Amino acid sequence: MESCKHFFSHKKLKRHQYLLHQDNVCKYTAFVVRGVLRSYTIDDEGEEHIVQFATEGWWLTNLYSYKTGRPSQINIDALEDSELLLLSRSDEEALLGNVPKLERYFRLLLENGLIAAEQRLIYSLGTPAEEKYLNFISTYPDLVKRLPLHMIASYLGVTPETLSRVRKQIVGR
Amino acid sequence: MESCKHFFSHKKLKRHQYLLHQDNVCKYTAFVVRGVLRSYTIDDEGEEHIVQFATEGWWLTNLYSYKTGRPSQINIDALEDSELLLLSRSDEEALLGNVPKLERYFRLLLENGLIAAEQRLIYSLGTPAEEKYLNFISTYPDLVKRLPLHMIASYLGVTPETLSRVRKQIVGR
DNA sequence: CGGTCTCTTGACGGAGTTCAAAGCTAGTGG
DNA sequence: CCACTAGCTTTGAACTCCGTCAAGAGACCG
Repeated sequence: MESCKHFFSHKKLKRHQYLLHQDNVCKYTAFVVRGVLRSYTIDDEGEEHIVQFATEGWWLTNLYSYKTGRPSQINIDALEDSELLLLSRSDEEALLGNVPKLERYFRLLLENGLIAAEQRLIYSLGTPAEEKYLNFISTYPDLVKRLPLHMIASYLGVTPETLSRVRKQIVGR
Repeated sequence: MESCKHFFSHKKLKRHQYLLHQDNVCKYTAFVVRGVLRSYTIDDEGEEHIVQFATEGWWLTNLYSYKTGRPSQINIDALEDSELLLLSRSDEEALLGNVPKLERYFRLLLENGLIAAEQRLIYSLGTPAEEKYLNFISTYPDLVKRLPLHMIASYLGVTPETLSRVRKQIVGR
């Protein structure tokens, strides 16, 4: 729908630039037109834990902060030069007021997000590293080529060293 | 709203009775009036993995199967004698048609579910067993008293033996 | 009572982490 | 266009947390 376009603001992000900094409020839901982003937390030991990746056609936000208006514990930055469409909460309301059919679309996004999160939980707990990695590359074959190894490791909850060894095992078969 | 009541069907479940069996389609979203339920999967080695608990005031379903009409990989059974309000998909549509304000309520449920799932992921990956347990008892203090140890262990993705030792550590401080 | 379910405790083994060092790769500036 | 640096990946060795296996102790119920 052309009529939707003016509800979004267009934004370009260079590699390593941030869309959201920890302790700030997440003002936008982002739709990725081009590039790759990630969201991640930093734990008490200073370790990064990647929560989510997003590429072309994906949506990304910190739902908690976006919906409650409270400070986010999450950072979002660009892993490649990226182009985004940003939707603020007021834009979102206006958009849904104008095009009620989108209610359904946004609900589907939520449902699929929840289903995916549950699926990922099941695959994370108690699954050996190799299986987690195999599951990752079969779920996101395109992402594997674009992401550095240590970021996939962070997403899977293993160390880069372990993932390096796992990968070595796999190609030798 | 009194007017909502007749959209739900009332169901009682004795301890160990099932609401949903693996390989069947999940027909209902359940609201727990009384009791405790759990949803769980069984992996290739025959091990149970608890995905979710639900007590008084919580909603429980297998969203994937419920929304798509496809067979579920998940089981749902009662851990105590329980009372439920069941909502089928057609009931849900009728209800939302009658009381459009509930759209918002159901969207909030989804949002909170997704936020909780993300939170849990962050706390699961790469976190030592003790921290996971401490986080669990501070998040669900009421549940801890009602659940057997080995089920909490299954939810956290550790063995009962490990959780037993963790608990011993904690009380000795 | 006896039987099943639950929790505890011990000994052992293995997958994964940590620490450290060295090899690669890509980007930058002279 | 090359040299250099910083970030990424690989590899090795020691250690640690957790899982596995096995046995025993309570607790609950018919």
